[in-house]
Parts: sequence; structure tokens; C-alpha cells
Amino acid sequence: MKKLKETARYLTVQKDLRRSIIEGKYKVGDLLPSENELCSKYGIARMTVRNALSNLESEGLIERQKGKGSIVKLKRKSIELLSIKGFTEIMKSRESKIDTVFLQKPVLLDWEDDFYWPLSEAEIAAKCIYLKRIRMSGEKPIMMEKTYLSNMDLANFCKEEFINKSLFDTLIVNHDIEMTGVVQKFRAIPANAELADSLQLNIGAPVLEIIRKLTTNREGFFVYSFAYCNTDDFTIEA
Amino acid sequence: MKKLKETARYLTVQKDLRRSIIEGKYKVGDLLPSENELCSKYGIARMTVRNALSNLESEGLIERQKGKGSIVKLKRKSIELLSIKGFTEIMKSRESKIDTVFLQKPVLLDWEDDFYWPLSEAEIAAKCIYLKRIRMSGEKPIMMEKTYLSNMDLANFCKEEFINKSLFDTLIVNHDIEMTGVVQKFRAIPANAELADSLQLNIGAPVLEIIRKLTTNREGFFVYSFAYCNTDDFTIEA
DNA sequence: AAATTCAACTTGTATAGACAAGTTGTGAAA
DNA sequence: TTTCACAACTTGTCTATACAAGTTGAATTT
Repeated sequence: MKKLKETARYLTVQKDLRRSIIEGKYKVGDLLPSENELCSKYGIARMTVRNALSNLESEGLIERQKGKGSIVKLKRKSIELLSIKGFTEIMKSRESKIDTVFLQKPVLLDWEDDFYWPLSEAEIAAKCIYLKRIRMSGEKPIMMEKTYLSNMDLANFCKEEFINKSLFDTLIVNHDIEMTGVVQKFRAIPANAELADSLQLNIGAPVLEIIRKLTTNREGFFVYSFAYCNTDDFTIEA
Repeated sequence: MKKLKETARYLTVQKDLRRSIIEGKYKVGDLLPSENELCSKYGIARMTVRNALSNLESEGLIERQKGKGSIVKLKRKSIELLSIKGFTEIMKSRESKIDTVFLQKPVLLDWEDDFYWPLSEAEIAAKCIYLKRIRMSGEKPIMMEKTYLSNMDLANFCKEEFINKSLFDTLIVNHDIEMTGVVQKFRAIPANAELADSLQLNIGAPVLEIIRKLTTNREGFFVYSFAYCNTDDFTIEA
């Protein structure tokens, strides 16, 4: 008869505190219970509690201060988003007014033969979901983005409405897919005819190209994105 | 009479090991001495050694495996580095041949009046260490980078030689300063006269501008960097 | 009222020991 | 020779204790 492995005591404390922080029971700036209070509550030694707190500190959820306590920290921003920031003074006041327009709603296609990134056999077999969006500041196009993902186990993805108009919110909420990392490459290139047209620029004008491969918590599943930006009045933060 | 503060024992071990790893005494995949060996060597308790190792693990320098030991890890894609990758096929084979040349070795100056980022009073009072480097692929300039940091508690920084020719290796090994985060902005801009000259481009040619503010483990201390890249043959990975 | 002292908190560092559990090579058994 | 068991290592978890050092607020002194 094999004994059921019990979870380590420090992990119990760690998970309890993490859940409480993420669910908002402790808010940013709040003090967690002191180490001694946690010892009493869980009936364990202080070094064990400290192990849990030390890990939460590494995760970036809390910050500890000698003499004071463990303070809940502002959570780091998410890796998957490119944010558009006003560069010229005029545009700084307009940051919030960026609209997203679909030039191509999600469709299922074969992968392009000369696709930039190498693809696994599983990805090729699953075919490709493709979408094309453009972000506008008023009447002015700022960024054109093409997105590709393999149709692995994504039931009805092309038919469902996006949550919050966001690809990534939809992936996490409906499919439990979270972005865990990114490789991103940047270039400044002269606008070709297609880009000049999409972004209302002259041919040859500088365009910022961002090529990204996002890794996820699902093994072998990636999101590929190619973005082209007019950075006359905006910068791209990544 | 004030007693001289002695450094914590775990910090001694931590610094020794970190220096050895960064300087290449232990290579990627190597096992560090076991915890017990380190205890004997330094004459300290095992939990103290474990504190040091745990911190190196958080930093991403090592990985620990139960039953085996502490293994030197592949250096994390560290946030502070911009890596230059060959874009055209010809250049992919030349990746390793990027040289760094100083156009300006570190000097102590006043901060520029119209500096891009807002500065704290402490930073202004400490004055500014400025350096300018250019990265070459053979005879061809790829990236020009200007770096600014405040001269806070950085004894002799302008006089010391760089470790591994690297600003960031020098900061961590000699001053215990680690980069913990980054805000980076990207733009594609037309080359002005200065850039055209530095990067051997025509005026108006597309140049990738990367503006970065790096946060560190030292409160209120930042590293500012402005990089300008010719991305005809290379991409910048960040 | 203002300044100082101090007690009671907090986290940081360190010790010495114990047992659990994963890894590896050696030597005995098949 | 191959397989297996085990000893001798490794790191992981946990305890109980001690003192150092930073923070805070209340009591005391000025």
C-alpha cells in the first residue's frame, strides 16, 4: 500500500497566500500576516514559513522589508501585449482612443509555403488560423498586424466571438492557453507598396517591423505575429 | 567607535560562486561543489549555504536537482541584452563575429538638460556616467548605443576595466547591481546626418531606434540606453 | 508641546541537527 | 554478461532556537 504523498507544508502556505493575493483578499500595498502569525496559524516553524514567503518574493508577488513585513506588490505587466504610446505631445492625450479593425476575421487556411518560422509536423497537420487587424488612431492607421496560430484542439475558434475583442483573453478564458514567453525581433524597413497602402505612407518611408513567436503553456503550441507600425507619432512598447 | 559591518556569510558564498560562474571557472552544465563541501570550505551551516544557492537560482544562474547537485545554467536570455541576429542568409553564419568598439569610454558628466527620461534629484546630484559604443560586423557598423547611468556609489567605475568587455557583467560582479526589469520603446525613424555617418547609411534610410530604461535591484538606480540600428542585414532580438 | 527613550513588534542571519527522497556507481546475485 | 540491491552520495523539507537589526507607537522626559 503506497502512502499518499502529502504536499509540503511550505507549499500549502505559499499557495494559500498566492491565491489570496490574486483573488484580491490582500491588495497592493497591504501587509501579509507576519511570519510568527503564519507559524501559529499553520502550526509550523518559522523557517518553513520563510521558505514560502521567499518563493512568493521570487515570483514578484510580494516584497519584504526588515522590521516591517511582507508587502503585496504590483504585478508585473503581461508579456504578450504590444502597447502603443503617444510620442508627440499631441498624441499623448489620445492614447486611449486606439481602435482595432479586422481586415480579416479568423479563417482556417493551409500554412504558407515560405512561412518565416519553422513549423512542426503537428502544426502543419492542424492547419493555420489566420487573422489580420489594423489599429487606428482616429482616421490614421498606426499598426497592421497579421497573426497565425495552429488549429490544435481549438474547437470552433473561427466561429466564436472574441472576449473583450482580445485574442489573448479569448485563448485563456475559452481554451486555458496562457502565454509564457516570447521571442521578438525588430527591424526598421522601408515601406513597400502594400505597407504604404495599409499605413497611408509613402513608399520607402521607415516602418517598424516586429516579428514575434509566443510560447504558451501548451506544449508545441505557438502564436506567431507580424506587426508593421508607423512610428511618426507613436512608439511601440514591448 | 562604530563597529565595521561585516558582510553576511551567505553573501560571501553567493558572490564567490557568482563571480566564478560569470568568469567561466564553472561552465554551463558543470556541477558546483555540493552543499556539504561548501559548508566545510567556508565553515558555515548548511542552511546558510542553501540561502546563497537559492538566491543564485532566483537569479537564473544555476538550477538545482534533488539527488544530483547545483548545475550551472545556460545563461538566461537576460533582459538587459539586445542580441543581434543575422537576417539575410549570408549574415546568419557570421553572427558570432560582432565586435564592440568604444567611441567614448565611461566618463563622468552632468546630465543633459533635455534628457529623454525624467530624473530624480538623487540621480542629478550623483551626475552621469556616459559611454558610447558601436557594434561592428567586420567593417560594417550595425548598432550605435549611448548608455547613461547615475554615478551612485560606483567607486572608480570610470577607471576600472570591464569584465568580459560587458557593462552588465561589471555591474553585477563588482557592484552587485542586477537588472530586474525594462521599459523599452521602439521606433523606425529616418537617419539624420549623425546617424547616417555613424552607421554608414544614406540620410533618410530607415533606422531602428530603441529607447530603454532598465530597473535594477538597487532602489532608485536605473540604466538608460539609446540604441540605433541598421537592420538591413540583421534583426534585433529583445 | 516637542523631543527622547524604550519596549514590542517586525524581518534577517545563523546554527546544528534530523529525516525524506532522488541519483549514481559498485559489488553481489542471477 | 546482465540484473538487482544497496551504500554513499546528493538536494529537499522541517524543527527549535538564538541574536541582530529595522520600524513603530506609546510612555517618559525635557
